[in-house]
Amino acid sequence: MVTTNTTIHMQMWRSFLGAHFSVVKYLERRMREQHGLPLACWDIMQQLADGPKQGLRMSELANSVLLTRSGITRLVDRMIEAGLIVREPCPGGRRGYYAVITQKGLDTIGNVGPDHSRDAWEVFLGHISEEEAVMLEKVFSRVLAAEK
Amino acid sequence: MVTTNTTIHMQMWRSFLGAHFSVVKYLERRMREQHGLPLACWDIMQQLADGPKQGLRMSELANSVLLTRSGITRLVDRMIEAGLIVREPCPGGRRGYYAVITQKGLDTIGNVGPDHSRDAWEVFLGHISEEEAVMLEKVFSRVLAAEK
DNA sequence: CGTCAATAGTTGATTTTTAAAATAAATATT
DNA sequence: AATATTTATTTTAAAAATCAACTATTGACG
Repeated sequence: MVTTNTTIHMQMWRSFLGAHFSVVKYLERRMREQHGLPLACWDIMQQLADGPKQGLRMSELANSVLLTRSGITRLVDRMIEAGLIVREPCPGGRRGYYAVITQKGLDTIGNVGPDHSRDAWEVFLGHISEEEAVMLEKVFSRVLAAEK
Repeated sequence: MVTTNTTIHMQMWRSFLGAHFSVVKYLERRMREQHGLPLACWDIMQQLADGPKQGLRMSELANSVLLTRSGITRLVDRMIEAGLIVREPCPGGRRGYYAVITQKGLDTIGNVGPDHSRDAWEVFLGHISEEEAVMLEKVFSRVLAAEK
């Protein structure tokens, strides 16, 4: 690990936080306006829909949404109430549950997805060139791989 | 705005969100463990200490912390209760207030700062080269400049 | 001036999140 | 097999955040 405390790094750190902040704030607002949905629901549904498995554990969800385990329990409760997902017992073991997306959830993704990705493009992705994207991807993956 | 929906961009988007998520989660946890302080307080105090003015408006704070106006009011209340800042009427106009950092707030920054920046370095900055940092800074500034 | 709208911030009621304790099943230990 | 440990999740009680309504100051325009 390099330890020279450069100004460039500090500037970058600030703009990184700032950019993430403003992008997420915008996307959150847009999704709420357009579909009355918090961004966290979108994250969860997208993972459920895209993932290889048909469902995800509560604990797996907690690792990808900025919520505690109990926060996830409640968010999932609300999403179930809204009919977007269901809770299913894990096959092969009575411990733990899968959150599984419903048809209504899939439909919602279909509705929300295009708007959301247009917004993300407009406010973030569209300002980044292909070469830059390649480099950013490399950097962020490296950070993720080193996770604490 | 470019509109070619490349896979690279989508991958980068995911790793960007993932990296930010895991870094912030880590830093939040560390700051709470080490100093019993939420990250938002740190953000606010740092801005107050670094900024050119001696204080910042409530509304200015709301723009830099992911909270609503009333959320800021309450966070500021708590920080005042903790003796980290004070509320002062804006000079030249009875409308609006400045949040101003106290000596105790400055001391707290002095204590928290080194730990926090070591952590940030360990989990994020240390994994990024000087050249990469330059490029990231450029990209994020561009995104910020185009803010909606 | 007097009214109407805009701006700055707070408050009350409700929702969401959290931390910590409780439950409950799988695993290890004796 | 009985007991303790770890793992996965939920529940309860308390803290924090939100929305909508409100107070108060400022500005604009007739």
